[in-house]
Amino acid sequence: MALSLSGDDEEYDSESEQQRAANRPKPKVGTSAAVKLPSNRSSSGARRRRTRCRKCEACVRTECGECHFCKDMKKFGGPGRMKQSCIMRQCIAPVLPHTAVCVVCKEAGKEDTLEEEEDKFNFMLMECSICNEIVHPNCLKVNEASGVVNDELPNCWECPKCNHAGKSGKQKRGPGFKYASNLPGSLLREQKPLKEEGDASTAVKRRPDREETPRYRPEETLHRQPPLLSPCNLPRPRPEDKLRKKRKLFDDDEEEDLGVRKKEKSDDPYFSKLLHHIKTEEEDEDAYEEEEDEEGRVPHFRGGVERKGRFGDPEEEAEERDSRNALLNPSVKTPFGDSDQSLCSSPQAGPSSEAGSETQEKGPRPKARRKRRLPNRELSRELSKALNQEIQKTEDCLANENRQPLKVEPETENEEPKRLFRNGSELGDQRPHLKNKEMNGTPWELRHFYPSQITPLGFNRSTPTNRPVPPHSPPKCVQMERHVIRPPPISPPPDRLPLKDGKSHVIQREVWMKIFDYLTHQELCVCMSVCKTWNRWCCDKRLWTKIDLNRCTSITPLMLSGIIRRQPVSLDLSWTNISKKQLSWLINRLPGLRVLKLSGCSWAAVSALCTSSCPLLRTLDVQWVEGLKDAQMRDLLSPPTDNRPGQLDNRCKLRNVEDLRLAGLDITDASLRLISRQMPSLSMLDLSYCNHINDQSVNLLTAAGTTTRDSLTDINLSVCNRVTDHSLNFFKRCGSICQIDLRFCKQVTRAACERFIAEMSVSVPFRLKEDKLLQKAS
DNA sequence: TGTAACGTGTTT
DNA sequence: AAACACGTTACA
Repeated sequence: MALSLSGDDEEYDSESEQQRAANRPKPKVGTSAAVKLPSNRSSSGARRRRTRCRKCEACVRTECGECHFCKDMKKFGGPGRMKQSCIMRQCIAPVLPHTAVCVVCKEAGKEDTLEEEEDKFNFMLMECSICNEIVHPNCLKVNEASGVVNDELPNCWECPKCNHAGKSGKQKRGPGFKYASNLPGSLLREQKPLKEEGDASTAVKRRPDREETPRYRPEETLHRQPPLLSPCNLPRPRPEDKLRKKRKLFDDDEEEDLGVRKKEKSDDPYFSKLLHHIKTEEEDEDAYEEEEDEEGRVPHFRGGVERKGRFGDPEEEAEERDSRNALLNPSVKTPFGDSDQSLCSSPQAGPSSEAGSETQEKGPRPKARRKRRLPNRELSRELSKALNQEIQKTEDCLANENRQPLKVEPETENEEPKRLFRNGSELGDQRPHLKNKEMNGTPWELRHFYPSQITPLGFNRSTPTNRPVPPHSPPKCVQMERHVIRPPPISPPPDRLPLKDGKSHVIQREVWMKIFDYLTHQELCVCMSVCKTWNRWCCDKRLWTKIDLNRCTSITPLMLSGIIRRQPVSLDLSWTNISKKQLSWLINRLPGLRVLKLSGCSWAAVSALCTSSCPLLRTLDVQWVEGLKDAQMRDLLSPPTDNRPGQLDNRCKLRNVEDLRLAGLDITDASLRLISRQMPSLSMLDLSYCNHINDQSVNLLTAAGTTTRDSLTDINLSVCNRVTDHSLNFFKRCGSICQIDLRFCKQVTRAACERFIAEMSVSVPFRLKEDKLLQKAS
């Protein structure tokens, strides 16, 4: 009997049966669920349940009160039948109960008493996912056999006995994965591992990856047309007509370019040279694979020969490339789990939908290895499909009533999101921009397209373009996807790069970091695949303060988790099809986010801000958000209405916003009133292209008693045709105003601007930087 | 002893 | 396959 927890199998079983008979309120046909033995009972142990780690982000969160399971809870007025944890509180690293003991020595885990990583591992409790035995690896003493650590679940492995016997079991994972695959609302569908395993035609050891970058086909849809910018950088009114255009978003060339592949990397003489002295072999192989492995929770050691073989197959390679586009996506890359990470019980679960079981290869290592997953073409495709479907469902379910109906073409066979870009050329060769980290501070696997970033007007305005349409499917209420991330390594990265000969590289980490700082995110991605040390170094959030997914056609769960792991200060999701759930999920996990750009997103998505708190947010860009009008602004700016635990803050959720970009919105003075009341720190306000904005609006913003009167430094009213010369008089009240953009305001005259300058010259010198663009001369 | 919720069987 | 259901574990 392998059970190492308190309790006994037989007792457990009989007691279960008895209790079931006694307790079950509604007898059902057949055996009762929880009482029945696990199906893998043939193995030596009965798996006992794990319990919350109580430390992970999910565990410390309060119940959302909104999810399916919360609604079931009695405390939220539900019947309490489902007895499931809140979706938002699914532990990402469930631990063995603390009553667990080693089946051999009957003692608990002793890793806390040990210093060395190896000792820690040998004396920590490990639960075999096959036989369910919980042992100290040191107590097993099965020589010549290696256990395979399951990186997804703390203290979980395939013990050497099972491993050696070639048994395969269910792939365990934390509950964080449970709903990633098989619960309502899942974005991630569990695949069929055994079937796949049976597919001898492909590398049977591959574990399907959770997803891949969707392959886009020529797709078309309708989009609202935001204003275009003419070649001379002058704004012109947004065409009202709908434009249809086909565009193959991922043509092969593009895809080719987008893929930063290991193969290319390893063939790169530069890297070969660079890495010559860097420790390679197993460690680097792991790092390399892990990195490819994306979340790499259960990386499977693979030899280079096999990998080469796989790459040798052109078709396979093409598919793999797709997967790798996602896998290599630095935003989703896992800092390589060093022993400290893999062996400790820190949360490691990540977004997953990978199939359950896999066989594993025998490697040279005597001790526990990590399993490696490789993308599986079919599964990836299926998964991609499932993902998109679920995103659609989520979107549909959560879409605000205000959402404008968007015409969507019939789904392709893959039901991938329909997107249209107005102008193919706009999406053309953007790669030259890649050198600019500021503008392109995004791994280019993340960005399928580079925005033109023309900013003819105002500060930092993103270029309006077509809105990617969220995938659409019949409305169906679903829950929040269970997309769990693995946090960055807990232990600090090594200070120096370990070399083959056991020594350390002469250059210190911080020096490397300075070098890395010069690299684009794309280049960082490449570096991350070099070795596990670089992988961790390059994941340093200092290198990822800005993540730009502007116009990224598909925000995938992998990207989301990658974003979380890098904890950017600035996140640009403009013109993406991000869903409300995704955005909500993100915001709740980016407590340090200061800049959030959502221009061109749907209100359905942006409404996530209504229920999520981002107290540090300083810049909010919601330009051209479809459906964002006064009512929505009110929702956005009003304090939380619920009084759920942890939601006791009655202040405006966006109270600290200093830079608010509202260009192209149909908002009126009602919104401005709210803004002037709720955003005391508002310094920069972009109201360009807001056709309802008029002199009275300016009056409101600059009225006595408003905070905006003194806080406003920059205001953009360009292309606000109702604004007249009279507004300039109002601006005279503003104590801090530095820039007033009235360009292309038909009713504003140059003469009035000059008059303003003349009158202000006594106190604050202004100048006309451009026609009707007033700027404080300093 | 009470509450939360894991894990799996049943139902839809 | 997803959703529902619930016995029983884990723990305060």
